[in-house]
Amino acid sequence: MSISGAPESTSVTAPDDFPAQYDPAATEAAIYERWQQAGAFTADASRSSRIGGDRDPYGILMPPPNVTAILHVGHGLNSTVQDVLIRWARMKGFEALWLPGMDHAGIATQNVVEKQLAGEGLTRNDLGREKFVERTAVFVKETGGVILQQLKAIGASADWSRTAYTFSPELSVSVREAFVRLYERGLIYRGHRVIHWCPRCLTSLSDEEAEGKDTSGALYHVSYPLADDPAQSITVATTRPETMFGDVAVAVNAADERYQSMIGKDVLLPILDLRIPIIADDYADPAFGTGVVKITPAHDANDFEVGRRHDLPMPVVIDAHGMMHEDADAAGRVPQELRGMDRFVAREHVVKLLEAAGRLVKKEVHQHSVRHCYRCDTVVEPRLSDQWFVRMAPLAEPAHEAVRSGRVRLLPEKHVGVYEHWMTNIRDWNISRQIWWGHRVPIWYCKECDPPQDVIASREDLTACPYCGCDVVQDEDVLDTWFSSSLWPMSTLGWPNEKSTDLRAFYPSDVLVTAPEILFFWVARMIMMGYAFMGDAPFHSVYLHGTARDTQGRKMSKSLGNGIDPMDVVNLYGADALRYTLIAGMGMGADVLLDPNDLDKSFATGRNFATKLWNIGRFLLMNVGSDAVRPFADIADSELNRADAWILDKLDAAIRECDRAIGPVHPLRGGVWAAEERASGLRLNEYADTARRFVWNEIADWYVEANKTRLLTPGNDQQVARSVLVHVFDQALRLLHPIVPFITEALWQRLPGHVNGTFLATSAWPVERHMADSDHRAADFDLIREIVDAMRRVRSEYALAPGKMVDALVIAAPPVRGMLEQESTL
RNA sequence: GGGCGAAUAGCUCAGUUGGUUAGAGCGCCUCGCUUACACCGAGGAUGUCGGGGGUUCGAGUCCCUCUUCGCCCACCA
Repeated sequence: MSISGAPESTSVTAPDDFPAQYDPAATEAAIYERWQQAGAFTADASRSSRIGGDRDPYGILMPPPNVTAILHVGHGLNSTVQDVLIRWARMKGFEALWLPGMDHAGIATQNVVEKQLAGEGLTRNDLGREKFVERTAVFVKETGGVILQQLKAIGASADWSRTAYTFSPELSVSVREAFVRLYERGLIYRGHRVIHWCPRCLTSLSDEEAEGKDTSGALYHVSYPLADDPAQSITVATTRPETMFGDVAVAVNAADERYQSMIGKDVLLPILDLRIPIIADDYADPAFGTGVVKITPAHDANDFEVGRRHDLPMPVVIDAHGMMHEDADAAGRVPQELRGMDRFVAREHVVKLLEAAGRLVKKEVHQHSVRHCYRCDTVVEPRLSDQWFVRMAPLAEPAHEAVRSGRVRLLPEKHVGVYEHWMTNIRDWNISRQIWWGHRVPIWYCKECDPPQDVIASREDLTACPYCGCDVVQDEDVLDTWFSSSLWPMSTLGWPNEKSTDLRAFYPSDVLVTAPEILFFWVARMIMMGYAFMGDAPFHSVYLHGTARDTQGRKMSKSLGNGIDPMDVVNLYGADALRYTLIAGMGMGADVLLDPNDLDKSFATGRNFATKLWNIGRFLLMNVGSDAVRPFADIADSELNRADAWILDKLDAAIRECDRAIGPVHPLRGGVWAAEERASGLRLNEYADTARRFVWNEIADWYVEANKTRLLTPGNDQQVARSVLVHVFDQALRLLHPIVPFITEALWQRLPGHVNGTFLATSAWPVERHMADSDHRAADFDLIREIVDAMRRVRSEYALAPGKMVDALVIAAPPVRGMLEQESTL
């Protein structure tokens, strides 16, 4: 796709150039280009009322797509929602900033480049760290950011002059600053514990990045004989027999009468015949399995805790690649024949060995959740290692309170409970990754100094120890991509420079629009960091939209091949058709179902609507012409006829309902959402529906029809009709512009009296006009509509040919007869 | 194992605080190429609002229960 490669012939202002058929391909790119040239989307910080300007700011921060991403319907949905809101706010007179950007996406991007390397028969180790990072940076620079170009094609009115990147020099400064400050506050620490490890990506993962998947596995019951009385045994239940070489104890619950007498005795670890103790620990649940659990501290997070409590050794028997290997502590525990074997292959072997030894009591089917890497789907391995953690409880507290108090609202509200549960049970966040693509942990180690001076967190790169002057080495790890994402609302505005104009003008922003999947990955952490560094939440509303799914309800995805390429839709029907369809089909938080095999049907709603709009425009131009009409403001109330009064009344209603559906912009009082307004607004489907009804069922079906004769009859009334029609259509285009920006702009610029160089995108949102209460003309027109409806029904019932005239006037009462005579075109 | 949500027209879904004959888009049927539009217009059919019970003058809307789906969380090995 190409924005700039649009046909040059497009001239959207020439009134005589009005094709019978709307041609989005020939229109959209050119319009976008002109918006950009006019700086229509560039926010002016100096106009923000927060720093003395004349407009209240309104901000949306784009969830930064991965730098390697290409647009899919999910992005389309997400961006369209944001664009509707920002365009609405812009027209409402706010200094609107939609700040776009990209995420360097540590693991994901590294995986892409490693795959490339693999194609060349290389690994990242062949290149070495420096070369690998260089190569990745070049790759990102050359091919990254495609998605941002694609967003322009769907009309995204972001402020591209502020495009940010989580790995830019500027944002790297804020990442380092945040790390060091948290470290200095004691909120970042290094911990030695069992974490989630991806044996394919070769890095640790946070709890959120290790996704649980329900799996049908097996629970093996293995009997461990008592060391001093082999006739007796105790049976453990395990899902992972291959880890048994790392067993250092078996645990029972002290309250479990079955095993009380055995506590303190030893058992022999099968196959190895190693003595290990039977210990008592509450972790053992008498109700599960046999009530006896083997303790493998190096390969299970819970066992690790038990091991710590009982001061047990922690031999490692599986290596970083998920192969059977051992460290020095294991001292020959892994049998020779199993060494170097994949953990799952080893499992089968171990089971056979146990069977052969007569120690396998039974194997039962077991449903449980197994953690997988969210980037490559490999089964995650619990692994004992040193990692950097963020202490979350202190950070969570204000973030939790923010939602409870209404400073931040989550929509739809069903997510509030999930959020609170997570916040209440929050666990420390592992932020170090053993990959190369990302922000290096800003920690240096000095071999000469004693703790705590041997570990130095620094804002500047260090070459020598600040305490003793000797050499220091930097930590090898990089930070979780989501660490930099959590700073996005501040870092993109210039933090930590607190004098930054953007930061003062636009922090906090207003609405965050994203998918519920990343509520914890990202949203919750942004709120925490907002409080930690800015003392306030980064936004007041979180709009969590649904997912694009196929007709079978499956999430659209590349791997399933059931996706829809938004670019295909743009090329076939135009961006407006895509946008309108998505918005109209999306209830609050509801998924949008589309048929990837029938785009024509899936996007008929939007395409048909765009065509209708276009044709109303054509009617207007053909009947009114392109010369300026009498200014609507100069039309006296007394000059209006019933239809005019009626449509103006409907316009007021449409404005009111649209505003009500989208708004309110802010909490009405004190920056905090009152309970009764928490669920208000952001109903974009209602907005789309209202605007559509006004244009199609009110302007087109009735007002235009009622005006046909008037517009052909010279005289003052014709001038009034022209003026009102142009006014009403102009207002309708404004109401619709946030949803369907291209076609409305194209039509608006063709309206009689359009001033060259002005854009609908930057013009004002309609305000209600209010007819006098005593004005009955609108109600009269409604009466006429009802009569016409009734007549049509009767005609249809009696199967009267359309051309056949019926003298309805004969049966009508005199006052109505008069009105009907005047509305003869209906 | 907890928590949450959903079940409304053939399909996809709206129905904010309980109140007049339950709506939209797509699809379907009949008629119509009337000089903006057949990607259209006019008319029409289709719902015991998942089952059962309850509160109320009145419930798709509140309460209980059952059924079927879906999502999130979780150290029961």
